[in-house]
Amino acid sequence: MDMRIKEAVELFQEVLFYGTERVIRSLDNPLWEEFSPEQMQSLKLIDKEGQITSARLAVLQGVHKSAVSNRTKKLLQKELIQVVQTADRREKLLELTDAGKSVLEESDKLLAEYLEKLMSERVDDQEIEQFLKIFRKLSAIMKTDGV
Amino acid sequence: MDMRIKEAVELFQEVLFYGTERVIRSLDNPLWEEFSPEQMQSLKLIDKEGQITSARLAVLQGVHKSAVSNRTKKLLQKELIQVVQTADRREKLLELTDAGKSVLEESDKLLAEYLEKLMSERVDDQEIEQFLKIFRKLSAIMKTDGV
DNA sequence: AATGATAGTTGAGGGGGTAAACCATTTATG
DNA sequence: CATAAATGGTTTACCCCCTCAACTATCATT
Repeated sequence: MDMRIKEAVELFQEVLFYGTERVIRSLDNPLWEEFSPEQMQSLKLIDKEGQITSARLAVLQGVHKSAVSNRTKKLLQKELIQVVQTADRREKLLELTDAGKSVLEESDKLLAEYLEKLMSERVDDQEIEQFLKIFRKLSAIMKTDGV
Repeated sequence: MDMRIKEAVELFQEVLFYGTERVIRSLDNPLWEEFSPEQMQSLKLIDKEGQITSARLAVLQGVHKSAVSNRTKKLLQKELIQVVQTADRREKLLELTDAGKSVLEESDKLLAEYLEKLMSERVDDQEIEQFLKIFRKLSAIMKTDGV
C-alpha cells in the first residue's frame, strides 16, 4: 500500500506536472506555436458557453480576472474573439469570431489525428477503454476540489 | 470509434493541458508557493542523478539550456543546490544541498499525503490499480515521443 | 597554432500568473 | 433621492516560464 502511494506520487508528478508541459512544448504545429495553450483553452470555453463574461472565464480557468483581461486583449488583437455589450454597461460578453471558430476546429482536428495515430500505434483497444474511464474520473475530481 | 476519439480529445485537453495547471495553481501549501513546479522538478532530477550537468538537465526537462541556466541561478540563490567543478572546466556539476534534499523530501511527503487522502476518499482499490497501469503507460509514451 | 565543437551565460522579447489600486456602473440603503 | 457598497474590468508592478541568438570560455582536432 505504501509502495503504491509512492509510485503514484512519482507517476503523477512525471505525467501530470512535467510530462504534459514537455509534450506541449514539443508540439511543432504552427497552430500551437501561434496560440498558447491558455489562449486555446479560452477559445474552447467561450465556444462551449457561446457568450461568456470575463469573470466567469476567470473562474473556469482558475485564474484572476486580471489574467483574463490580459489574455482577452491578445485574443482581440488576433481577432479570434469579439465583444458584445450588454444592458449592464459594466460587463462585456465575449464570443468567438469566425476566425476564432476555425482556429478551434482546426486545433481539435489536429489533436484528434495526433491521438488517433498514437492510440492505434501503442495502445490496444481494451486499454483505450481504461484510459477513458480513468480520465473521466480525473476530470470529475479536478473539477470539484483541486486534485 | 469516432466518438471515442472525440471524447478522448476533450478529456486529454481538460485533464492534461488545463486541469493540472489549475490544480497546481490552487495548491496552497507554502512550499509550493515558494518554489515553482519547474524548480521542484529540477531538484527531483538532480536528486535522481546525484550530480548532473546543465546540458543534461535541459534534455530531461525538455527546455533550452538558457532556461536551465536561469533556473539554476535561482536555485543557487535559494541555496538548494551547489556547484562542483570538474576536470573539464567548462562544465559544472549540480548537486543538492542538505536544504535542497529536505525541501524535496518535504514536497514528496506532502504530495503523498494529498494523493492518499484523495484516493481513499474517491477512488476504490481496483481503480487505483487501473490508475497506476494507465499512468505507467502514459509515462512511457511521454518519455519516447512527445505524447 | 588555428579551427571547430562544446558548456554555460546573457539579453531581448513574449507567454503565463498574482495582488492591489483604480474606473465605471449598478445596487442597496439610510 | 443621495450616498455608500458591491460588482465587472483594466492597469501596473513584479515574478516565473520559455525561445533564440549572440557571446565567452575551454577543450579537442587537425
